[in-house]
Order: sequence, then C-alpha cells, then structure tokens
Amino acid sequence: MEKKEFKEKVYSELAGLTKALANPYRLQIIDLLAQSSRTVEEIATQLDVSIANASQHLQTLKGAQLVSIQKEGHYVHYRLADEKVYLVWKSLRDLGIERFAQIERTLKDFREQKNSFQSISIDELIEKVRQENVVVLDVRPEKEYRAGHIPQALSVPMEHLSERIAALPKDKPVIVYCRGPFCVFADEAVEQLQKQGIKAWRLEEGFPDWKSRNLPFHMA
Amino acid sequence: MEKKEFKEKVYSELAGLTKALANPYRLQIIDLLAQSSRTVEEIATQLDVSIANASQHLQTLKGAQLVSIQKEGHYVHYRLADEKVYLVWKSLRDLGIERFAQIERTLKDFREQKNSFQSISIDELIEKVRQENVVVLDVRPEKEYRAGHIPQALSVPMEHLSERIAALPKDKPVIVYCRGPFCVFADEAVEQLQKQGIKAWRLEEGFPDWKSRNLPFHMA
DNA sequence: TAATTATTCAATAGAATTATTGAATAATTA
DNA sequence: TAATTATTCAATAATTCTATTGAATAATTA
Repeated sequence: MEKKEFKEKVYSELAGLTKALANPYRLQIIDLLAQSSRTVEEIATQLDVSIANASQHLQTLKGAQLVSIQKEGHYVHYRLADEKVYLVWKSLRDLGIERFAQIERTLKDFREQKNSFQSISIDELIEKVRQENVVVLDVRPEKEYRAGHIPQALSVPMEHLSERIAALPKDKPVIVYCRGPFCVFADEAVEQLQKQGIKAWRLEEGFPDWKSRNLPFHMA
Repeated sequence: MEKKEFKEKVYSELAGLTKALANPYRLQIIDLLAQSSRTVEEIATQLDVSIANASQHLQTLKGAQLVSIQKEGHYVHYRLADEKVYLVWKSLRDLGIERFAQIERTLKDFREQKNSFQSISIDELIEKVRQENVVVLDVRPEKEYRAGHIPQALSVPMEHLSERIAALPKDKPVIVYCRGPFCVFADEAVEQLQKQGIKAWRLEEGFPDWKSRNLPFHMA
C-alpha cells in the first residue's frame, strides 16, 4: 500500500467517527448513555425529539460503532460501546469549557441563578467524605443510581427531594451530584436545599467522571 | 434561562467544535500542527491539496478556536490554540485504533510490510534509555525536532538517514520515533536500519504524546 | 510606484446531513 | 390469527459542507 493511500484510509475512518459525534443531539445521547443504557423511546423523550428521529441518530452512532444494542422483547436497549467513547466526549467537553467564553458564561449564569455557583471538585469531595463531615446525594433517576454510584451516596431522585429534605441531618453540609457539568439536577437541588437552610454545594463533574478516574463505585 | 434553552446552547456549541474537527484533512492538520507551527503553503503541500482549500480548512479550524495564528511578513503561521486540542485528537485516535478493525488492520499491514511490526511503548523507551543501552532517533524534519524532542534523541531527518547510518554504533539497538502512530517515517527508518543489520524498533506513539504525558523535553 | 508573493475571499455546483412524514418490520399480547 | 407496540426504513425538501475557480487583499521587494 502506498503512503498516501494509507493516510487517506486512516484519517477518513477517524473523520467518519468524528462526524458521527458532531451533532448536538448525538452528543446528548452519549452523555445520557454514559449514565445507563436506554431504549429508543426513553432517549426520544429526554431529547424532546420524535422517535423516528431519535432512532435515526442512534443508527448513526451504531454505524460508527460508538454504541451497541441489546434486544429484549420488543425493546432495543442502547449502551456505549466502549469506555473510550466516554473519554472522547469528556475531552471535547473539557476543551469546550476551557476555551469557549460562550459555554463558561452560559454555565456560570445558570448556576448563579440557582445559587449553586460554588461547586467542588472530585478531589475535594473525596477529602470531605474521608473526614466524614458531609452527606453525599445522587439526584439522578433511580435507574441511573442503580447502574453505578459513588459509594457513600444516598439516592434521592429530584422528584423525591422536597419530601426527603426534612430527614437530612441539619448539621452536615450536603454535596449533590448528577450526570455531569451540563446536568441541571444538581443546581436545582442545591437551590432547594439552601432555601431550607441546609448548606449545599454541587459536584462540578458527574458520576461517569468519577468512574472514568477508576475510583471505586457501587452498583444496585 | 430555561433548562431546555440552556442545554441547546451548550450542546450546540460543542457540536460545532466537533464538526470543525470532523474532516480527514482537518484531522491531519491538527496532527501536523501538534509537531510545530506551519504556514498555509506548508500545510497545503503536506496534505496535497490546493492552497485555497488548505486556507479554507484552516479558517474552519480558526473559526472554532482550535488553532490560532501569528502573522510574520506575508506569512501566516498557524499553531494549535491549546494543548487540550491535542488531547481531543489523541482520544479520538485511541478510540479509533482500539475499536476499528479497519484501522488496526491497516496499521498492521503497513508495518509488516516495513518490518516494523515490533513497536515499543513510551514506558519501555524510558526504561531502555535509563539502562543506557539504546540509541534514540528523531526522524522528523529538523524544524519539528527544534520545536521539541525527547531529551536523549538525535535528530536524523528521513532525507539524511541513509548517509548517517554508518556513523551509528553497531552494538546498540535503535529506537526510532516520529509524529505519531499514523506517521510512516519511523516505519521506513526501521526498514532501512534493519537492512543494514542494525536492530531497530519504532516507538508506537509520537513526540506530542510524550509531551502530553508531561515528560521532560528539550527544545532547539 | 509597480510587481511579486502568501493568503483570503466570494461564487458555485455537487454531495452530504437533517427533521419530517408515513409505511414497514418484528416481537408480544388478546 | 389479529391487534398492539417499539423500532426501523424510505422518501423528501431544506440546509450545510466541500473542492474548485478566479479575483481581492496585504505585506514585501524591485
């Protein structure tokens, strides 16, 4: 094989893979599937697009081998094909956050509005948990918690938060986490907690970031 | 700002960034600029495309803030805007190599043909250098060597390799590196060295990968 | 000032991508 | 077997992306 032909093959393959990622809905799908597997309908609902359209995007991702499927009854469950797919999304996300005033401003504005502008890092979380002076809340839907969560975290899905605030210890601050830096559950939870007089921060990143650092996690 | 509007903004920005990368020529440009800055003409020559076309691709990358420019005389020098841009490319590349039989096969075929199928990792290189029983060759163009290279490496650009083989110690094996896993210089160098009876391997990755691991490097 | 050089711009035609629509498929239940 | 359900497919029009061409710009040199 000639040099040029070789290069063309390799870079075209990789550009194809990149193209499959290059769409806002498909990036959202990657972010969702990083939490837990999902059916076509669940994804369509989350993205607020038609089922046919969600299916089309999923076909694109499957064609690029970024996601894989498992059939069960007449449901098709989609999942990420590889942990490395998440790492690509993470590196894109981190580049975006660092370089684009647009994104950083958008994030900051949103959080100020929710009073959750003080966010903490995974390292800070580890340190505070070690000192046993915080409560950690996972506010994602229960299915995602079951698919994997930070060891000491309690599952309190957003829709149950208000009724369970009373049961939280008043003397310990709370750290809330959810899907990732673009997930708003944690911001809304911090807002609610602060209104009830409980000190609360959000974790900057989400559970998949914890997992991708090879930190221990629990399932079920 | 509403939740939905917020999500749309953020994911659209990131999809835009991804789209700017999603083209075989533009990925090649990223790979080249990771070695050293370049003018439009140099890039056009390397990619074997027209200057206007190269300029157009560079405009796309610049629009997405993936590269930045520095004007000098009537030359425009392009460089990567951020180390994180390389990390995105690296993660895409690693996903591609791991997941696509296509790419792996293409790489393997090419290397078998060049007798350089035995490649070594950066960790193995470090260990061998520590034991002082190898010679390390950087076979990239001199400009790229000057912009940054592995500390103990000698600069032997491909076009001077044949004339400088005689001066190499016959008793030490040689490790050759170049731009990265898709760069064929190292494969061709290994082929030439083996023909002269010198034991030689290629480094699996390239100099930018060494740098991105925050290992020490020399300049000029 | 005129000529040269490196780069960018603008217009264009062909190709690819997108969301929408409605029909087709395939697994389950009545 | 017929009806139901989740998903996929196929066709379409609107938009976006691409390489090419030739002209425009801006920095340098004659």
